[in-house]
Amino acid sequence: MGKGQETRERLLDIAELSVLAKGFGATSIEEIIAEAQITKSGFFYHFRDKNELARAILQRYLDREDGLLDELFDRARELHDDPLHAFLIGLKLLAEKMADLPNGHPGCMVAAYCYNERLFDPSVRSLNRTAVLGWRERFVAMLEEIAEVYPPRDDVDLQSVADMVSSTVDGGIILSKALGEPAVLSRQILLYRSYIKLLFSPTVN
Amino acid sequence: MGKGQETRERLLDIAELSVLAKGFGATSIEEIIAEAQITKSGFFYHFRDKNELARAILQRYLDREDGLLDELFDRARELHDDPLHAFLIGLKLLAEKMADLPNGHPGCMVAAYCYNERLFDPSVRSLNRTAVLGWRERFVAMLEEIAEVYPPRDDVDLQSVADMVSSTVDGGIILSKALGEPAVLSRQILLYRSYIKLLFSPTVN
DNA sequence: AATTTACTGTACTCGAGGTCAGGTTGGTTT
DNA sequence: AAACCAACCTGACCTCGAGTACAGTAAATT
Repeated sequence: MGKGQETRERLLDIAELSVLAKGFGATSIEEIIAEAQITKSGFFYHFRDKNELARAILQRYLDREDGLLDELFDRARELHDDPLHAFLIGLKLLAEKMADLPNGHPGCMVAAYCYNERLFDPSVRSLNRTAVLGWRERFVAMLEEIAEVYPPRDDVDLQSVADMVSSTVDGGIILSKALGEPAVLSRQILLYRSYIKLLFSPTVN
Repeated sequence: MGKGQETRERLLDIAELSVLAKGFGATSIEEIIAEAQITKSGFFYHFRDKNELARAILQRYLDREDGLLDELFDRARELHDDPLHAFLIGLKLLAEKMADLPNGHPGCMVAAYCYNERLFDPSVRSLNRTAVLGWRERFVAMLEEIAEVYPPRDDVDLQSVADMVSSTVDGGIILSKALGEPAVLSRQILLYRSYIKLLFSPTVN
């Protein structure tokens, strides 16, 4: 990574945390450059304007998140061949990952952007939307594979059950943040896991 | 309601929508007073500073929300005597209420404030926390009553199951907003309902 | 008549996003 | 070795709107 890339990443790191803590509108370039020890012109060398910063933050966040999900659910699939059990293992791994964050989850960028919607140009909004659709697709595929083997015990729409992963994580993050109890997030994920178990298990003990 | 109260409410209405759409930091007093057709000094007659506006918005939001929940779950209890069925009816009513919003849910103020945390003084943050604890208490009471009659079919922590109501709503709102699909929210609530059904129903068909 | 309520008008400061012209560094060509 | 050039910045500057202060005032209430 060249020196330029390094600076750019540093700016993104600082901006990302600020956006999650105060919102995009309240995140000032002034404050970013102060922390990054760079001048304003240096900043504008890396990002044409604030909206380009927004896009870069979100893009990087989404790439990392996708990478994490790939890693966890690929690993889960290695650990168990059955689609249901693999999914349950993946959720457990996810819950553990979330529980391991020392200061709690810093926040979901998708959620932060939803509550700053009006500040962004259409390209950013569409990026956000596409990301959530991607997660929907990812989990719907897993659920369909499960449903083929284990018929669901309630009449549910698998697409919504897939959305429920994102919903649970985003909702859990908010509760964790609001309560100041980081553990809440992983507990919510485990409850989703409990639902999946009840929904697909052929015999419930 | 006197003329002063009316103006105050109008200011809160405008500010509330803006906060949900752009975040508190990006919500400018200038823009609020332009829409409210009042001068800046008029605004500061009603609110000492921006933080007092924040507190007033949140307080009013929480009061309304509590009122809504009271209404729905009291009504549900009127419709059915059994605690489980009453809860399921309440959730159905909630899902219907959320589905009835013409332009989708405008957003949860608690969530918006979480992603603007650093902008508020401790009193506002504590107000937010207390609200979520209140919801936890409300639903934990219902769940305990249910669990006495219907032993849960999975080993879960009722407090977390109670939190899951808030988590589901907040998560659902985010997905709805991100996707531009208002229907997603009520579907998520119905999935939570499905979980409750599976978790407590003595015989699952 | 006095007081309170509900504002208006004016003025001030500061930080915000953004521009532009220039400068330094390290590598590449001639 | 000199010349060049692209990457990576710095410094000075500009404009605008934001939050705030405060003195004044018209109308309603007491």
